Amino acid sequence: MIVDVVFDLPVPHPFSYRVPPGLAVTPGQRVRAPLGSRARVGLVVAARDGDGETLKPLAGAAEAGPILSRSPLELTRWIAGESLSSWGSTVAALVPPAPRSATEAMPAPPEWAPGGGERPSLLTGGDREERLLARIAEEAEDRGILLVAPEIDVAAAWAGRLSATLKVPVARLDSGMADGERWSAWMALARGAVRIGIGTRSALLAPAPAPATLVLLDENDPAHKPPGPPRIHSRDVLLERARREGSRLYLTAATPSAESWWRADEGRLQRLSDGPSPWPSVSVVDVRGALRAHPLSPLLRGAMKETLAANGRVLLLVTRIGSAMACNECGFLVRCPECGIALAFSRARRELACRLCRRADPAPDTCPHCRGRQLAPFGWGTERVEQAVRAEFRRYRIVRDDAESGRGRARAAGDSGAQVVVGTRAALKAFVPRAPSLIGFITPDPILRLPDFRAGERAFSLLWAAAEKVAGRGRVVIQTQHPTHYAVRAAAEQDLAGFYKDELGFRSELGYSPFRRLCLLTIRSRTEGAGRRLAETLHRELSGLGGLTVYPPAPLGRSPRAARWQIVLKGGDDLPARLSPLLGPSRERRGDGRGIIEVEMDPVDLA
DNA sequence: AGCACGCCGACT
DNA sequence: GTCGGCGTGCTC
Repeated sequence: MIVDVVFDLPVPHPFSYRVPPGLAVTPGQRVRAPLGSRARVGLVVAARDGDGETLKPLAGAAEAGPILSRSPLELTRWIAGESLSSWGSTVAALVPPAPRSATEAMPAPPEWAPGGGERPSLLTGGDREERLLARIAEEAEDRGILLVAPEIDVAAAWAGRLSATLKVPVARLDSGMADGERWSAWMALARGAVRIGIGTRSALLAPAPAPATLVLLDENDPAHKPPGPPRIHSRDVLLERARREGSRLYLTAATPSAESWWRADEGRLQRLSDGPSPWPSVSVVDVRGALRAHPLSPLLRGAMKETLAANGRVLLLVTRIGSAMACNECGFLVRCPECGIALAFSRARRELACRLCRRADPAPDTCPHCRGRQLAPFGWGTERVEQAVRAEFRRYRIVRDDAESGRGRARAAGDSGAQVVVGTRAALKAFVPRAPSLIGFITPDPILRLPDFRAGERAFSLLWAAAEKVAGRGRVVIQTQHPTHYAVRAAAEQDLAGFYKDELGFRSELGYSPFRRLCLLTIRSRTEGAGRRLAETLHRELSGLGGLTVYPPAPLGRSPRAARWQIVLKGGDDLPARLSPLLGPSRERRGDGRGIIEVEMDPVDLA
């Protein structure tokens, strides 16, 4: 007997081994096998007859039986192909870590029954979570439930909520749990001993007792496509799983992805929304030509005074953590000499740092361009806003809550003693006991100006979330230089459909997702010349494929140790299949222009 | 990804 | 003359 085994390595093919006498393994089972200098854990993907004299023998089984049945194993192959990631790395990311010892008995993983699929649903609206909870409560009577959350915190919160409401055990599968517990939780689901499972990305393939209901929480959250292989959004995995498994699927979102909204328009998703929920008063302040010297417009300042006088809390949202530094005399903006992007100024450390290459230099006193002394922070970062607000609202307790100040401490927003919180996006989620009754956007413009086709969706999502946060109690003030932007207008007017009409019009016109698929190739190479040669060769080969839009290679600037080039590709639904001969598992050895090619299918973040 | 070979600079 | 830099290629 010979088996093919895949490993958590960026290699495109499986490895074959001889199965020693007395060892019984099947596809879907994890094994220990010698590879290179030591034994590693891999997954058997195929078994066939043959003595395999020339092959090395397996070292043993890593588990008593298969962790994946045939159908999810096939799904992992589909995922690998669709994301152009290696099969072994894909599997490794989607099953719990193997246990130390292989002795514990394992239930046979359930096989999926094909067909009988239902149309997946898109759950939106202000009380979507309550409606989801009600459905789960009802369906848990006779269905297995699997929830996938964007982050561990969200998974933990839902686990608590579900077990409190339903009074049944909930299996947690995310990495917030110890490895052994994750494995046991998976097995408890496979055995049917527990009927509700919840986790993050690593729970996507977890067995759910049939018939199953799958749930993707906050389907528009970019965290559903975290770093590392496989480069695919959890939404795409669950849609495919539901189709193959014949299970029910709910996608929830306050502001769905444009992709999901469009699927619903096409009738491939069923919309489960209800009437409009309460909405706050949203003021849009045109700050064109203003706001250079002070972050607060008269309207926002007035709203703050009223709110504070009424004993309410204020959240001022800043959409970037740092400021850049610019010269007030000649207008020079200090940029990274290597990467060309604006350097971020940290007042506390008195230094300028580059986001891309991580270099950090002491902040200069004089303008590098005109030698003038008017070099000053540019743009409103949390530090500058906090300082300006503190000077004006001396009587109140003001705290800053951003990635820097929050590290290692309790989140400031949770501190209900603070009357004004100056924070970034994450602060929105953190308010629990005493929510703000005024949310002021210093300006969401940096998001709207992101060099990313999802900028509008990002901004809309944030503005909408803020409005939901204070709905029925308070108000929102948005200071912007783009007061007529459709994302701003739609959030102010609670016009979900209106936003997607404009957004999908724009996406369609410029050929973006969901109308065309995007792929980002990053070429890294030690030397400038080799990188350019590889990028040019690749560009020529890709252009030769035909039917794709291939943009010319663009230099990305240097990261600390390598020249980087980027090629942007556009194609149809079959883009991964078209690219696979060149970039996928069966790619041929490329002889010229050495370098490393990173493949990012359907990027969620272009910046 | 690790790890082992393999060809060019500064040292006992 | 060697030690060792990491560039290149392989792992069943």
